[in-house]
Amino acid sequence: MSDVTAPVNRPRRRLRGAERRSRIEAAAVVTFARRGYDATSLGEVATAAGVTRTVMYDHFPDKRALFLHVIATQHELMLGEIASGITSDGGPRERVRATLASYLRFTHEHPEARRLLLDPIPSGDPELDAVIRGFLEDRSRAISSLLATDLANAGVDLESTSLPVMVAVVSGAADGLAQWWALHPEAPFDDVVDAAARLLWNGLPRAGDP
Amino acid sequence: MSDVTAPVNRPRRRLRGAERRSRIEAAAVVTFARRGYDATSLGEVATAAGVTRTVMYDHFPDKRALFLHVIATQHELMLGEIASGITSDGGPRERVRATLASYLRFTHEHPEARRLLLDPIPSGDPELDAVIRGFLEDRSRAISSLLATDLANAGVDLESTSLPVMVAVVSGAADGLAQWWALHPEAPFDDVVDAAARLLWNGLPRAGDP
DNA sequence: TGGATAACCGACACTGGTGTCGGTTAGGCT
DNA sequence: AGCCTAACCGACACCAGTGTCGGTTATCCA
Repeated sequence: MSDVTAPVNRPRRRLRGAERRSRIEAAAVVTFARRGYDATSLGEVATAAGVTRTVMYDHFPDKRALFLHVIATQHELMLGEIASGITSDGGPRERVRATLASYLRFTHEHPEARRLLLDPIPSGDPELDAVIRGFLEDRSRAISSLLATDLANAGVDLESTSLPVMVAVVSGAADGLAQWWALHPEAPFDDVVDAAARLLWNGLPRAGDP
Repeated sequence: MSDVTAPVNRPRRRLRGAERRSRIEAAAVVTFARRGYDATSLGEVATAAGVTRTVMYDHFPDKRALFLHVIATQHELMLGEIASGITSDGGPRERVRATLASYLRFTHEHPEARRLLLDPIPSGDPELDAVIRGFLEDRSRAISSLLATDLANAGVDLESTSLPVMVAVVSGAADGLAQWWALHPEAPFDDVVDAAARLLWNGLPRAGDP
């Protein structure tokens, strides 16, 4: 018998707590993202993590706690990424393009984060839903701050309803784009970003072109 | 005792099949929309419809069939509404605004339809997911046709990736706006639509204003 | 008025999920 | 070498949901 290195099949190596825990988290991210909170069973997550179901309870008190931990982690990730686009150099136009590109790249590399955070959770658990909504507001605030300064420079009244409307439109647009690209990954990244950024910056092309 | 008109509480009137069936459908629409497919039990729907759970099976073979029926109905509704905006009179700018307004008004009056059709269903059932994706493509096609003619007039090459990208951006923008308005219904309809339409048509406001 | 149809429901068997408890044993530490 | 922490798991009790079957009875209609 070989109990060498590879934890290939039966002779499963025992891992240290932290390592096992992080594998559980990783499995949870993809499993929750695929099937949603309610439809995901801890059994699925456990098998995906290469472990028995009860081991889950040695690391997390229950399903809810695991889920909360997972989405919080993913939220930090996403927010950081958006912020990096926002704080990039260049004029307003470049910053908008950079943020769009950041978001697109991020959702490409972390499709699970998008699903978990953007697809409304039909969880029925009020606290859980509140947390998710809080995350959404965090992101809106980030985008809002991206737009606010430039809009002020453009002479737009920030007190009017237009600021939140623009935030909603722009972030909806970015996410719609991300969802489309997830289904059509063959489209070249730069083309996609360019076309979208141009649309957001110049508006829809009209008869008196450019 | 009064068994007059109102089926208020206990003395529950027996209804004809079609009537009962449509009440079940109505209850199913709101219940599925609130909690999603997996998390919704037929028991919930039944109580919402004022009926015992087993009655459901006298009208629909199973949960899946009920759900499929419900989303198909809602899809027809939504598609019709979008189309009515698209085929409205006026120049391209007016048509874009009208479509936006149609969508916003529709999601306001039928928030369940939005949830059911736009929020990705984590159902794990392949056929079911395929149906939903089909609906999404239907809507994309509709928006595509709205844009295609006007873009052609504007001299845009319809074969490039920009058309689908624009469709994704525009529909994402519309839905992002709808979601925002659902959370902030105090904002006046016309202001919201105006701001969004202006953004889509003129792009983000820049320093050299209008 | 008296069927006959079908709307309605209670009870059941079954499945699949959750969280707990107690026991086993790998592997770091002295 | 041997201890002891904690990583790991099997088995259990429990609950919630699904779909079925057979019986009851309101209501239409001849």
